[in-house]
Amino acid sequence: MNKKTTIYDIARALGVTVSTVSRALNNVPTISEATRKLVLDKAKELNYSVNKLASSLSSGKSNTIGVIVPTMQIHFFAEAVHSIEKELKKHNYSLLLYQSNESFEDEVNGVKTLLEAQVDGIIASLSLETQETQHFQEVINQRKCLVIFDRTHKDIPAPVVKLDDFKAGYLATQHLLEQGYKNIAFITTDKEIAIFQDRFHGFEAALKDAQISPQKDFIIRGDLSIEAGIKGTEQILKSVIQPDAFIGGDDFTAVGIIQALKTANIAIPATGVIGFANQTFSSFITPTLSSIDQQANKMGEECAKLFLKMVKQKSPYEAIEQIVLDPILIKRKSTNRIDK
Amino acid sequence: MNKKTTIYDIARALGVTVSTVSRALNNVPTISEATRKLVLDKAKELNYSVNKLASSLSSGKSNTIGVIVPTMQIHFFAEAVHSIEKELKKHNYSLLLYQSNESFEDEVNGVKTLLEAQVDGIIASLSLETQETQHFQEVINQRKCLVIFDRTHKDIPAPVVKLDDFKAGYLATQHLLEQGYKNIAFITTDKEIAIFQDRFHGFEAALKDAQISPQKDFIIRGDLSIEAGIKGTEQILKSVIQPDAFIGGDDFTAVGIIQALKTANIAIPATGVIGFANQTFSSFITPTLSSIDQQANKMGEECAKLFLKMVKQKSPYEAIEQIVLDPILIKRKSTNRIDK
DNA sequence: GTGAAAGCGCTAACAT
DNA sequence: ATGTTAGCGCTTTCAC
Repeated sequence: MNKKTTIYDIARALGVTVSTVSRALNNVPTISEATRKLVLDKAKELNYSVNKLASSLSSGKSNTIGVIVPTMQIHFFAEAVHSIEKELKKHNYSLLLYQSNESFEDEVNGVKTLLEAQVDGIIASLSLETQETQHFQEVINQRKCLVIFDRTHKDIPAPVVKLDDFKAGYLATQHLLEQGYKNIAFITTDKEIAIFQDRFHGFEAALKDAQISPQKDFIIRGDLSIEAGIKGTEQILKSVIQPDAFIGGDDFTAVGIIQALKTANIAIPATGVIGFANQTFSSFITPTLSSIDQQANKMGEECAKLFLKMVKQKSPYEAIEQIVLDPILIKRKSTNRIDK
Repeated sequence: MNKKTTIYDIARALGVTVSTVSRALNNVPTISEATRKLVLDKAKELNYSVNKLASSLSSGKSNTIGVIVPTMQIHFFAEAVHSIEKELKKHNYSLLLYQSNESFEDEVNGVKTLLEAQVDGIIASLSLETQETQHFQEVINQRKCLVIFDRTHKDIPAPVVKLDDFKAGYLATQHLLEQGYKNIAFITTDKEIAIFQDRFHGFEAALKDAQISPQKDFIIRGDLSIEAGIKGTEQILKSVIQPDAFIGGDDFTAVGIIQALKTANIAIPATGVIGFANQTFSSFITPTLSSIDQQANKMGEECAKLFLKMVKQKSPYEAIEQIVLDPILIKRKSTNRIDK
């Protein structure tokens, strides 16, 4: 309990030098099996535990990775972090967690903090506020491995893991069309965030391919939330022509849509509703909500693998990869008009 | 970009020594404003960034805390970690995250890893498998700050932050009784985990105080899950006497109960249902589910504060605190029999 | 196969 | 107010 045992203590007890102990502890091949065993036994006997700060400082490798996400309160990010940690742990990496709380300033600070902690790399998803990306450039300049996922930014010359959000929007729309819905409303955000815009563009493309021209009154760009879904639906229902299906920019908005439809006594899935993200609650609400799964776990796993691949290369940025995952359509009752 | 700037570079550029630079950088009072400014400017000019590994190694304080939770896939833990990180960040602590994945072996390994990383303390919630607690004793032996939350264990002589789960069970039951329900069923787990057992004991106590003797057939101890809720309900409904209310050991089980009741064409809240944990989905399902909130954020915050308090004391374990938070009853439609 | 010794970048007495 | 100088515990190159 007193002073912590160091490799010097082991060396002294064994009458060898610290380099021998270090070699034994690190499985360096140029050491005899006999002394290795001797060292290992003595280490256990003395209840030795490495000081990673010292070894990291000395070796220049911390075996720690930093992860920056907007907030763990968003289920998607919690899932992604779960998978990242799980995967990286297998390869003896530790994970320093930093939440930007959707603040640009915090994000910049996060990068700084992680860099000071000498992480071997950073896996990040951007805050809603982030426009400039100089702070991430600094990570690359220091030759540390950087991977950006989900909330990406075109100005960051680093590998990316994301979902094909255009396809997600296309899939959702196509599904509605296949179910016989024709007048589709879309309630989403006006913010310039790629994933949301891409979803919307996918929607437009699917309509175009089906030779349907979208109705202006049916498109609302404001916020994403239950309230936004309610308000948006109420507004759209005032139109002369009524939509026969609604797409919510995310599942929360879709829940709002469902609530507003119920209030207006409009039956679902006679009128269809679909969302994005496949939140946990989506399969529990009534009717169960069709959605597009974001593949949070797969995304986290890919991030981790990409990072591991990068650290292995001498020049991590020689070939910048872009991993685009396929969205998965989850069909549930809220759009089940024709199947029985 | 080449070699990283160190305090030696700054010292050399300014013709002073490293101690001066160190002092200036760390706001040590015994230094003239003039040189401090000089150093700070030069540091910025040279794009200096501290190496925390070095300062931690040298000072013996890492300003890093380790957090061990079963899994971030459980919303409660994601919320708790969110709050811990948010609170600790204010005080310049970084957070190393480790998931035990409900495995005892992983948990032991987590403690080892975090200790090797020289964290200043550990905040942990136990895995379902954990029976022995020697690994946590080691944390205490090393005089590092340990805080256990939610999933606690009586053998660990460390401060604890938890919910009053007995009261939670009592509150839920009392609420049902107040709403006029009299024959209450309880579907929960048979595992010996304090929080679940405490909830059940609270239930028993509330019945006893109301001078109602619980019906044996109405108590099912198996698993906690939607399926368990469905199966349990189906079984209970076979009884001659039918319950007029159900308590699910957690919200998932309660969802299963609701589904089974719907299938059996039993109206809710004529028959009442309540759960525990106040999951996100609980307010979205139909009918909205009454539940007992676990105060994840408050719990995380209290853990962080307790930790900060401990590190300030020279002997962190002189007075072992136990913070017990009050459960909060969330009344929703699933138990709203008499209010309008 | 093992030893000697120079760092890694910073802190913190102890001097001056 | 600033300089000197030992470390912190480990890795790693160069000898032997």
